[in-house]
Amino acid sequence: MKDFNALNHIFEEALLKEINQHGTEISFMADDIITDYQDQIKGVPIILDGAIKVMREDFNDGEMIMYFLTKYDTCALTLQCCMSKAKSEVKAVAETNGKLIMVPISFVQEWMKKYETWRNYIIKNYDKRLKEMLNTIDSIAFMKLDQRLLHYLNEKVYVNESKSLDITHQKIAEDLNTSRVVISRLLKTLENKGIIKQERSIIKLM
DNA sequence: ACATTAATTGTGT
DNA sequence: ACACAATTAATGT
Repeated sequence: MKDFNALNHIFEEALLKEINQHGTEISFMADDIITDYQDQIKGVPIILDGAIKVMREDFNDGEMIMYFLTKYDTCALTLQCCMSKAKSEVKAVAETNGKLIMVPISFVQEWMKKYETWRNYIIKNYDKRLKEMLNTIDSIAFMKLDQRLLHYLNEKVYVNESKSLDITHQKIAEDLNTSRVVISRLLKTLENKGIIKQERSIIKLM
């Protein structure tokens, strides 16, 4: 059997066996597009390693980050799409290199009936995603951009497991759907406050 | 090693 | 938001 170590604690034997049998292990590299808008959903991913950024596209041209998926997460929206056989409403881009298991839709539904641990896993993930969404909504609706930026940076530190972020002001602006100049200015003030340090294409959280 | 270009960041209006 | 200056990295000769 493959190395699903940590999954052993979550799922029972029989289910692990089925995952092993029917799931496809897929490796991805940073910046790979995992799922694009309008893509037909083929299965539900379980992240084994690395992180994935889930984005939402706006009516005109803006894109914005919704949340990150990390180890042992699955994507609630994908589930939702599966059930209704809909096309993807979001774009998923690899944040880091990593691995995931893709489980075909048919099994996802079957396992809901067969395995208690699977149901729990799915429900817990729904819960987690919803909470993150609320956070994100709060940060858009109520927080000033500087707080939102900090929130973003902290999330990024968490999913990359590094205090040193390799990213340009432009990329950040795209993720937050704002302009580069604004980000540059905010980062400058954060730097002056000693919250971060900057080098070219690098931001270090203190 | 040097010049040229492109990419990234800083600042003023 | 826009324009431009300043700085740094990448590439070719």
